Order: sequence, then structure tokens, then C-alpha cells
Amino acid sequence: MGRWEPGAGDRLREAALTLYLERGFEQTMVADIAERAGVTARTFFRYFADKREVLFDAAAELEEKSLAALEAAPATASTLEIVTAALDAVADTIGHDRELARKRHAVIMANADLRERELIKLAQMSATLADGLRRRGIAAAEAALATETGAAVYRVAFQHWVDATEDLDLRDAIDRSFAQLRALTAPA
Amino acid sequence: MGRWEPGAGDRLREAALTLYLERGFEQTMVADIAERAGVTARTFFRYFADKREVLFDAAAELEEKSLAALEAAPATASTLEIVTAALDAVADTIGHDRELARKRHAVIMANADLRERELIKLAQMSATLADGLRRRGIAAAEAALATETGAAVYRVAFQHWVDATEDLDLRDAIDRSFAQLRALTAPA
DNA sequence: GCGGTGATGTCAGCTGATGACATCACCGTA
DNA sequence: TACGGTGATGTCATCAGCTGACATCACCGC
Repeated sequence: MGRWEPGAGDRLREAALTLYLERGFEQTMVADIAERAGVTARTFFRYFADKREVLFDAAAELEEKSLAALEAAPATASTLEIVTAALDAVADTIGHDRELARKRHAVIMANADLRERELIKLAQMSATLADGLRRRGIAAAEAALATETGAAVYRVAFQHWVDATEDLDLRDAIDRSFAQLRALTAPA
Repeated sequence: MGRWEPGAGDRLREAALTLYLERGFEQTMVADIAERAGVTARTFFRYFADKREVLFDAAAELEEKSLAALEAAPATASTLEIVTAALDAVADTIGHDRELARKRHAVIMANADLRERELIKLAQMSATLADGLRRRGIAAAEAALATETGAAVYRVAFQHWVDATEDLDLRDAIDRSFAQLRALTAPA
């Protein structure tokens, strides 16, 4: 294809995470990332829509996998069980490397713009999953509420998983958050 | 104080909403907003941290009111009842003008950057309320889960309220979403 | 070896955002 | 009344993010 070293996208991703960790997001310029990856700034923007997206473009894959899990759920499953299946697929994808998750999360939490992007990615996934639920015949309002609630459960569980010092499976953390939600909403 | 027309902040807010509605957010330049408000672009940035914030700086007031409602809730209230009280305070503040809410919502939904900002404002409010719950002695995990879930309920209810053609009270919409959440999480 | 294709470089330019400094009405006070 | 302080605003310069237009050049198939 090109006449230069292949894998420019991967090199840019790696360079960006490294520099964001070292100096912080705002202190890192696109030109720095590009230079470290051996390309020009113009090329950076051919791979990533903006300076933030370089940390988030894996979200598309996550979305696909969770949607596939949702669609593979048995017809007898309840709405919340379907959502749980989708979240488990997410956990299976990112749950195997807690150190990487911690690094990425640290970078994101240190900057408001990155937190915004993180939120919209999760919201986007929630909307996609809600669509999937509707295609299974679930009413629109119930679908939206189920996936938004699922996103809330996921956020809390992920934070706990990242903070925890002991051994902990992300899937288990999600299960526990779901259980706590049931306790919260149970009639007194 | 100043030697120019007072109320520059309000004029900028109004000019921005009008122009964002007319031409869209991206097609509106800060200089346009400033000109319409009779100031310079530099002054715009003295009032608002960035081009988006001009639509969102009312959020601080909302946050205060909801936190006050949370703190005023009776000691006997359950966690979810406290969160409901906080959301009702939000509903009381913005629920009286559905047309304004629709306009603002339309502008925000039409642009990804604005949606991001909207999400982080709600997340910020959720975090503030979770802190309030912790100060009332509620465990951190339960507090976070309760307010994140409350935010999910609010989002769904607000969307429904904005979409609805019939007469509808925002408070009622929130109540119904909470009821639906209880139905969702109830054991089969 | 020749032309097409696609990734990259180069360059110019706009817009958002910020720092530094000047300006000038208003206010309290001598 | 004059005078100096204060705070809101203007002016100017500059940078970083981002984009369009066009050139370049290795690779591939013919």
C-alpha cells in the first residue's frame, strides 16, 4: 500500500497514550504524537477525527461485540438478563488487562474533555443496545431505561474494579452491582 | 460598574441560543454571537469558558437546588426516595417551560460536542448528589449506584417529556420511569 | 515498464481559545 | 471638585486544533 512503515494507526495510538500519560493530555500536541509515530500531524487527522478519538476508537469493536451478545441471548431471557449478557461481553473484552484499563482510565479521568468523550461513547453504546432490544420487540421506553440503567451499573462496577486492590473479575463486579441495584429498588 | 450596556452575559446567552437555532452550532462563530450581543469575542470568553458553555451555565443552579432538596429529605427516607426528591427539584426548576426545553434540547441533540457537554453536566450532578448521600452516611458504592441510576431514570423521563404531544408533567414522567425501573428489576 | 491507486507530505487558511496590556466609566474620598 | 482605584471591556498577538487542495511516490496489475 503505502511506501512508509505500515501500522501508522497503531503507532499513533501507542504514542498518544504514552505521551498523555507522561505529560498529560493538554500538554501533548498532535504534532508531538505524530513525530513520535514517524508521521506528520496531517496524517494523524486522517486516522483519528480529533485529538481525543485516538483513545476511543476501540469503542466501535466493543459496541459490535456487545450487540452480538445481545442478539445471541435466548428468547426466554428477561430484558435485564439480555442487558447483562451484553455487559458481560464488554467485560470479557476489556477485563483481561486491568493494568491497561487503569492507565487509560487515569488519563481520561485527569481531563474533562476526555471524560466527555468517554461518556458519549458509553451513551452511544447504550443507544445501540436499546435499538437491539427494540428489534427484539421490547417497547422503546423499557429498552432505553434498561440500557441506560445497564450503563449506570457498568460505570459503577468498572470504577470499583479499577480501584480494587484485591483480585477481582470485572464480570463479578458487574454482577454485584446488578444485585445491589435490585436491593436498592426492592420495595421496603 | 462598566461603561457599556449592562447584562452582557444575558445578551450573549440569548444571542447564542438564537444563532445556534438558526444556523446550527458549528456554523455559528463566536464573533457572530459577540457582535449580536454588542461585545467582542474576547468578552465572550470572559463570560463563558468555551463556545458550548453558553448553553450550560444554568446547570450550576440546578445542581445547587437538587443538592438542597437531597439534604432536606427526611432522615427516614430510603436512598432512592432521597434521589427522587432531588430529581423532583430539578423537574420543578425546568418543568414549567416545555417549549424552551424543546428548543434547547433540539440544539444540543443536533451536535455531538453539545451532547458531550450535556452528558458531563448530568454526570457532574450525579457525582455531587452521590457526595451528598455519602454525607448522610450511605455507603459510597450504594450512593454512586443510586445517583447514576437516578440520572438514567431522569434522562429517559426527560426525553419522553420532550417528545410527548399530550399534556405531561415532568415530575410525573420521572415517577413513571422510576416505577418502570422497579418493574424491570423486580424478580421474575 | 507503464499507468492506476492509495497513503502520505506540503502548504495555506480558518476558528477557538488565551495572555498581555491599554482604555475608560463609575465610585468613594480627600 | 479633583483624584486615584476598580472592574469591565477593547485591542493585539499568538498558538493549537482542524481542514481543504494539491503534490508526491511506492506498490500493484497488466
